[in-house]
Amino acid sequence: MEEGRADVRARAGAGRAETLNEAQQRAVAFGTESPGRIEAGPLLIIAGAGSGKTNTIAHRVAHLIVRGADPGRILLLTFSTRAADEMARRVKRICAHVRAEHANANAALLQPVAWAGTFHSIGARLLREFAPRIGLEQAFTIHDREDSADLMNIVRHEAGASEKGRRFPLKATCLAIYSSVVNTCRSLHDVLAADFPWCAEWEKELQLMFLAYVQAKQTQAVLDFDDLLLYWAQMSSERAIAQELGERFEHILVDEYQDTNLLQARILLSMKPDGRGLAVVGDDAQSIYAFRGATVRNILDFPQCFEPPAERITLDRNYRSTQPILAAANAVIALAAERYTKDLWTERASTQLPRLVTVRDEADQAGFVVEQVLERRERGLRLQSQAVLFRTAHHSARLEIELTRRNIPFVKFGGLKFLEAAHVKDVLAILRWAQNPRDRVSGFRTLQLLEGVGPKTAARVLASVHERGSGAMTQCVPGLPASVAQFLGLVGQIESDATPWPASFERICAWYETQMERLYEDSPVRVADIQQLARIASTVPSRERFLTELTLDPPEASSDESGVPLLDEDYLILSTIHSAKGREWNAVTLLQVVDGCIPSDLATGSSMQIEEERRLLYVGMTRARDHLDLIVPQRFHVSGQMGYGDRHVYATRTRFVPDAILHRFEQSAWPRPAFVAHETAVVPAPAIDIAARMRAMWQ
DNA sequence: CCGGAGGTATTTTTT
DNA sequence: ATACCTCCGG
Repeated sequence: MEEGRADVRARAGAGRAETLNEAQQRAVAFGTESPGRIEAGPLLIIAGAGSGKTNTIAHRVAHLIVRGADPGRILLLTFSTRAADEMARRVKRICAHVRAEHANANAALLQPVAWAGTFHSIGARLLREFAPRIGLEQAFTIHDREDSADLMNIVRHEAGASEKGRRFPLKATCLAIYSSVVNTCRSLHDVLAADFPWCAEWEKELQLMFLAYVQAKQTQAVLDFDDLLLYWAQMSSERAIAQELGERFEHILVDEYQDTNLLQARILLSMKPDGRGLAVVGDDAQSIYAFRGATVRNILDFPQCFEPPAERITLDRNYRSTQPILAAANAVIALAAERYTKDLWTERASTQLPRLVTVRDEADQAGFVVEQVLERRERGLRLQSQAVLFRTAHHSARLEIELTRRNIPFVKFGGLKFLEAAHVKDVLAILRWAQNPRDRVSGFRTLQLLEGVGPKTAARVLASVHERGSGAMTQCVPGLPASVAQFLGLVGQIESDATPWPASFERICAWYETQMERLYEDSPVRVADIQQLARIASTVPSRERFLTELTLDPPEASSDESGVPLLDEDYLILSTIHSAKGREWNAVTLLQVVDGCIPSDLATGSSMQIEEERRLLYVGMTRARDHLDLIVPQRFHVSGQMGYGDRHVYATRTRFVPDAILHRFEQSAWPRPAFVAHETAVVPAPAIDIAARMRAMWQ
């Protein structure tokens, strides 16, 4: 979608297998060589940045279908829902193409790949199906990270942990520890010692609290993100179920394997113990999710998990970047402590080196970026084929202000999410409570929306509802104001499905909108979000699917952010490097390429963390096709948002670009030294850019 | 028992 | 600046 014109042309021909290079073709055809039967042993594809990975997987899937595989029995596991959709779309297109060429082609070519998604979403789907067989409530609710933290907090207080004299870890920290234990399959003791040494003194209390947390989830029929993997792993450690799943999914393909964790690897191995039909794709140099429990060992050790070892195919030809950009990126990753498995090469020659631009501060950084972006647009590069990437969401704060001031539309990926906005969480809490009255986090939040209801009353009502069992909402809890009883009636009606979907959600929104003025000062912007949510709801077939999909694949941005453009408008991409994974743009600018930002000074504790930061820079650089700028502000504000105090630190170029590889970059300063000599020559942009508006009339 | 005032610690990336 | 916590006045 963000591609420029050159790319569209490249893709247009990509529907045919003969445009694939030799390694790609081997990856596509592996195990299908003998006529009639597909005999695919385990396969590892090491696919470097820009090596046509997505295209290769899509072709492999299509090829399997052409060779007779059932599209309904192919499992495609990706890192994000967006990637899954993209992959399924491409498979469909290739299949349609093949069918058009061969009149007698397989009818299965018209069927979509039914099982494509993230580990978490596929896990949720399988668990709903298998729920009756594993003693799981089928209508379980899925808690996102924040809900889980809230539940953890309830447990934390009930355990009395917060009352002890010394400071107990915060709810988010508790959840992070718990999550790390689950995802990395380590003991609590090891996790504390390795990653949370300052919490080690609380091991006993944490252990007890985690037990209480698990029990709370179970009595409330609630699963958190980790449970989606954990239950799946537990379920498939039962031989019968594992076998059933292994047979159901004739072929399993896993994308971004370098960012999977041990639990995910176990799931795969239990379903495909001998590796037949299993293909994983990834790039060890792009592993950037260790903080979430991912381990690069998964991909490095994959071949040895099987006997005979998995076949390994390396895609090291890069089709994306120019040679100088690739040379610079290779130079950065070559300095990694661990040797990587490949060096990328390209035939895309260019004389333009990536630029390393020194600016004075964040204001100049923003000024420079705006100038360059507009200049490139003048030369015909749409805003959508340009991206500005950064380590953490707030690094772009100053730039966002500048873009808004200059009327340049942009969309930001990463950072504050739609679902994190308080008002969105409110309406969803109501809906979830109606769906599952045992869900205490949702109930607790919902009840406190009512005027005059605080923690105590909310707890009392919850206890009463829990006591009476299902259908209790419509019965009156004694001693409550009429407005509360009336509200419970509304929720009860929705619970019992007396009001069908999606009208039920509209009723919730209508009620909530009457409360918003009291709850929020800036209610008008928030009302718009609620209406957007209602629109989304009307396109989803059921309450359950709405809630599941929203939790596992939240919309990117909240509409109260400035400059959310209309769909047909051109806009600049702002993104964290993490969210830029798998994407590419014609021009890429990396902000704050200084020590303290990349590597983040919060991530310099261990060499493992530093290495991950290095790979992060590598990932950022390899997003670029033709233009790459690295910005080095000489000073930047220290933690916290802009405009708060004027504390700043003097920064130095990131350690990942040492003198030895400087020759891979073109160095410059901005503004030009002549201007710096006369401070006054730096003209601030006018607050209102009339000229831009005049132009905008015609754009 | 609710809700507002005031004090304090905070660290980043996300399914 | 924000989130979270405690204290105190209705």
